[in-house]
Amino acid sequence: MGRAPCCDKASVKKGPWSPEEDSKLKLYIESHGTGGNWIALPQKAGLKRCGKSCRLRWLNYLRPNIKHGEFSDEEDRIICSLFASIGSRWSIIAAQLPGRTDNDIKNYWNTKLKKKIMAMVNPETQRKPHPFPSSYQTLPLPSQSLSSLYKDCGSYYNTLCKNPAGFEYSNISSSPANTLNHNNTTLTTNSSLLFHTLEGLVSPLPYNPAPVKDNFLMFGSEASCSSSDGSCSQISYGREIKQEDISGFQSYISNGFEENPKFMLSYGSDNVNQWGDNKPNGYFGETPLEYDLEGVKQLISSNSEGNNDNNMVFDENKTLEKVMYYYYH
DNA sequence: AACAAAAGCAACCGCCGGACG
DNA sequence: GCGTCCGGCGGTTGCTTTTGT
Repeated sequence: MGRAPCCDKASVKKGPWSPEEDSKLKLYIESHGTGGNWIALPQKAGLKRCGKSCRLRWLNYLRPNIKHGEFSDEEDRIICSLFASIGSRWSIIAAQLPGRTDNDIKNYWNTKLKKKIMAMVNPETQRKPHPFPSSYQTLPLPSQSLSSLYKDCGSYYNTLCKNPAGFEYSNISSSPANTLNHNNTTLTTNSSLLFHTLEGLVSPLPYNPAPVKDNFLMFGSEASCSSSDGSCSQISYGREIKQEDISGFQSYISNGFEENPKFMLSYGSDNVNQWGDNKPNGYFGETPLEYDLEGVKQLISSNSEGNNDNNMVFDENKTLEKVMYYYYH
């Protein structure tokens, strides 16, 4: 048996709000407040609406100081940077942009900003050029060759980033996002690196290189993953890890980084909190297993047997939602 | 001018987690 | 400890507007 609905859907009005409804809701909240109970509010305000609908209407449209209209380049930059750091946590991103709502930012990202980034990464997919944030315009376009992506990423590391991991720290003291903070420090990306990160994040391109600090490289799909001790903050996009990820990663390592890398393989459950279960060594998730490159390849091939799409499989459900590779010294 | 396709955006849905009894 | 309620959130839907042919 499912959860009881929050309101009687038959007697509740749906769809766009009329100006009369807006003014009723606004007047009521301005004079009485929300009363800490959105469910009871519509009846008190004389509205035939679901409480959730009232809340959404107020938060996204009626409350004071809501900013509508074009997003500035600076707002673009903040959204991109935070998306690269924390993924689609729109409420946290919205908290960094006064006057903007999570819904606004989400819509903006899905309809415009993502396409801007895509156009930068892969301009041939666009029929016409798009205006980009000015901060991005001088950056060279990354290679379109998938096999060289990691190499490119490595060269970006070497030439454009301030430290080998490609990240720098900046203070965002007002950030309410505790998960992002580490001693009042918030992980932010170098914008040139962001390109590559976002390529993996937002595009259908197969690679998802997501460099994080301390020379970790992570793949996988845990969009919520970020360690509370700041040892790792990751972004990623839900998909399975494919063999080409590993070969790409291998190329990246051999061309842009160090020889004889080692990996730590970890896979977790659907319980996001498990990823926050920090280990004494600073890693998190299930107890990591150590592999060299050959070991990783063997693991892939063994797990690919009987699996037509060559994806790694670790469980009976043929899903690999929470797998990550760590590259470390 | 008419139509179709694409883009934009407000609103809905359903899941999750915290608060509380 | 358990169940229920409610707010918050992210993903998705579907209507409206804009753009292209």
